[in-house]
Amino acid sequence: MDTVKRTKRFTRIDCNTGCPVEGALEQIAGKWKGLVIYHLMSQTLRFNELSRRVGSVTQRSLTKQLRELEADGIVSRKVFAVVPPRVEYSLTDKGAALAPVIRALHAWGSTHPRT
Amino acid sequence: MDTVKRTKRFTRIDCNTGCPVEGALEQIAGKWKGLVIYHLMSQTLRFNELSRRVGSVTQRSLTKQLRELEADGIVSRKVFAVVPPRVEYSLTDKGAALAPVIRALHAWGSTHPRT
DNA sequence: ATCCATTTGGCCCCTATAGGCAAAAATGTT
DNA sequence: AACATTTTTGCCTATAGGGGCCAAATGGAT
Repeated sequence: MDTVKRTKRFTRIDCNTGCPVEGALEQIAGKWKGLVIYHLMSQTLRFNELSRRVGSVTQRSLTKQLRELEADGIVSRKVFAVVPPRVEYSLTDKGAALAPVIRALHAWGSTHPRT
Repeated sequence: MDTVKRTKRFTRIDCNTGCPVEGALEQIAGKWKGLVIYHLMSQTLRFNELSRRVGSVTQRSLTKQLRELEADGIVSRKVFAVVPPRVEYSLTDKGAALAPVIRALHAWGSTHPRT
């Protein structure tokens, strides 16, 4: 039934069950996650700094995206017990490891815009 | 207001307006698109072959995903005027150019599974 | 005549995701 | 006492994406 005859024109990637490509996409496919990760690649940022850079995102939505990224271990959230509150977001090692992905995505996106 | 002081720990990528990274993600972030692109990277496939490989996807949904990929110029659809119908899907040049992205995604996804 | 195989489309529903709006908390400043 | 600052949350609504189910089209096989 699943007797697959694979040609090998591209690097062989095992992707049969629980595909790592799918898993990766699920983690970074939020509407603003790309931008967030990109901005955090250059530097640690506070909530409002991030908000200003990303631009048209609602604080509500940004918070959600950050929570998800945090839950997936991509960004780390450091809270300082001061008033007014100071919360710094940065990439974890796992998040920083996304740099090649973001770069590949960027290279492709630049040369192949959406129509 | 936007006087940003950028450190340069990573390759500089301009991502300020209409980020290419975002654009790229929007095009490949469907639930099954990763798998579809992956499978088409190795070879041209007919609808049912694709369906069997992807596994648990509904024909309905697979059709939708393929239509979107086609609309974005990532896959090409070749129909043969025979009965029963024969439709072959393959990657366009634009789609084939995604290989580095898929590989980066795969590399990251393999070493950094979701929890 | 009937059934099978292959691919797609239509209609409706369900859930996930995003956005709007405003409050809450804590404290130094005026 | 009243206010500004920074971040997060609650509640509600709008929109998008994915899935179920079934029909259509067509010629060869039974």
